Amino acid sequence: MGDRFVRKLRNGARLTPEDETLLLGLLHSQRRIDARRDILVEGTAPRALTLILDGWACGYRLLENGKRQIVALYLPGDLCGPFGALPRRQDHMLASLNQVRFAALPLAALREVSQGSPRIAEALWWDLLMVAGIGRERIVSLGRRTAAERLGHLLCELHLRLQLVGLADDKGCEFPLTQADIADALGLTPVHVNRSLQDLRSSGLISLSGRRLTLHDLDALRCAALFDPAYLHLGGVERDPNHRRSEMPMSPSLRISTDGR
Amino acid sequence: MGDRFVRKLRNGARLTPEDETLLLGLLHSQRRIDARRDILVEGTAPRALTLILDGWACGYRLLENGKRQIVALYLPGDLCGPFGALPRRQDHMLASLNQVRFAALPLAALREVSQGSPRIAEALWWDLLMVAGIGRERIVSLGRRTAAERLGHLLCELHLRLQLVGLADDKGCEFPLTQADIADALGLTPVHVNRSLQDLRSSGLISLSGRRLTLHDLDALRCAALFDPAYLHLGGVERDPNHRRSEMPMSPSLRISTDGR
DNA sequence: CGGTTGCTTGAGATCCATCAATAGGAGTGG
DNA sequence: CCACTCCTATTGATGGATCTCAAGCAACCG
Repeated sequence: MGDRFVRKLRNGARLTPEDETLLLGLLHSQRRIDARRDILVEGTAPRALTLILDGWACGYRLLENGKRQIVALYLPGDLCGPFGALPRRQDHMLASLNQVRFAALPLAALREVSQGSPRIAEALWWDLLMVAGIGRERIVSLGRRTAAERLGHLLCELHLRLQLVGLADDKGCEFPLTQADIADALGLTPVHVNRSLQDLRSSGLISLSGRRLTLHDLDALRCAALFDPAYLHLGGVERDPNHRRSEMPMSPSLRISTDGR
Repeated sequence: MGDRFVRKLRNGARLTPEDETLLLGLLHSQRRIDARRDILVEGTAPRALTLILDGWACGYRLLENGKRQIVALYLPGDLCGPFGALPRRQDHMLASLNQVRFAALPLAALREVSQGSPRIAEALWWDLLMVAGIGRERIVSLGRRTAAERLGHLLCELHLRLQLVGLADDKGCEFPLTQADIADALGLTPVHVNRSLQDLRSSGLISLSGRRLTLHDLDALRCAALFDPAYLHLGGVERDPNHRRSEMPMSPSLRISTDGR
């Protein structure tokens, strides 16, 4: 079944078995880290790219006034930064949320495989487009959505991203974030996250308890949260030359490769 | 004087004259467009990368509830999207704010020059790091800064970015945004932007009228706005000792102010 | 057990949105 | 040059969404 990273990249280009072997070959140096530890520290120079293999991580910034803002959530298969460059100075913190297994990819190695295969390059660029879209959508949420909408939107997004790597089914998914984490991701207070969560619960849309998220009515939740998955750039790659696709407009029942193919 | 794009990229890598010639060669197909027109429409497939040569543009999204959120501001020299990929479906609108001159860069051409020169590739990746940093910082602003801080932060950022391309001096810069634009960029209402602007004015920090921004006390403004330019990844490239730079170097106040160093 | 962490609830305060009205400037056409 | 209109900036009054402070509770864990 390959790993989460490869699995996700299959949505961005039609990788050959050789491509996948090349990608898997990058994952030599793996590390494991406990929950709630910093992986990269702001101000230092990272020596390699971080690829999350298992567990959840986040990028965050601490303000001088003591507030914290989570700027990105990283799930298994996610690359914590653009694949073609290492900053000389990390401009935000990277931290584990639960126990995380990650790989440190040397920039040169990644560059090599991407130059060696146009399909890998295409897939990596597709991933970067998706990450950029996620960032824009976060800006939209923070700027123009109510607390409940932001919350619903985040849940929809995480659920869908987890589906891409086989970590969610139609019912729901694991959900290791605390309400304080959610608050820092959505620019709210934990108290208000709690109340918004109760709104969603009492509307019968979700259950969230004990690190497990259940979505009772995905379409209704997406509608309530103004969630339109178009920004994730899915549904673009033909899986099989003779698999015919009706030009799918992205909204309701998006069809993604959640199967192991 | 070269063009704004090349000028900005010199901050990311030590480009040779040949590199700069290659980059300038990309700017063949130029277009001009009036103020407040859409350049790229959400849902369509762009055929080339858009590079702003003159004027200001923005990326925005319209929500189903009628609200608008500006997700990015593009200044002269800015590439409106990552340099290595074209989305099959544009996920946000791109529009001019004032009269804009822009170039349509074929993806293949850009790819070619970046593969032909490691310095160009390095500069383009640096630019992408900067754009990503800008996006993260916007998230921080929207999530955890007050209206006045957001506003001050935006003004500091735009002023600094304009300085990179020679369009601002220590005093200030042209500023074509309306208060409604600012509101859509910062997740506020025009009314509240107006009031926050008056706070900054009455504190003696800025003047803003008639499409012109004046910064009376940059350090005080940066302090009030919690502005730390580290996220722009500047100040990294050593000058080529032989290459006499005719243009204005960074002003003293522009030196990265964070960790003493 | 006691301490810690995360969740929940209540009451009151604050920031910002909303609604509404006025005023100034820029363009336009007569 | 004036009347007109549109757009932008401004101001006031009110309301609402979210924050802050504070306390209680449950689960977990050494």
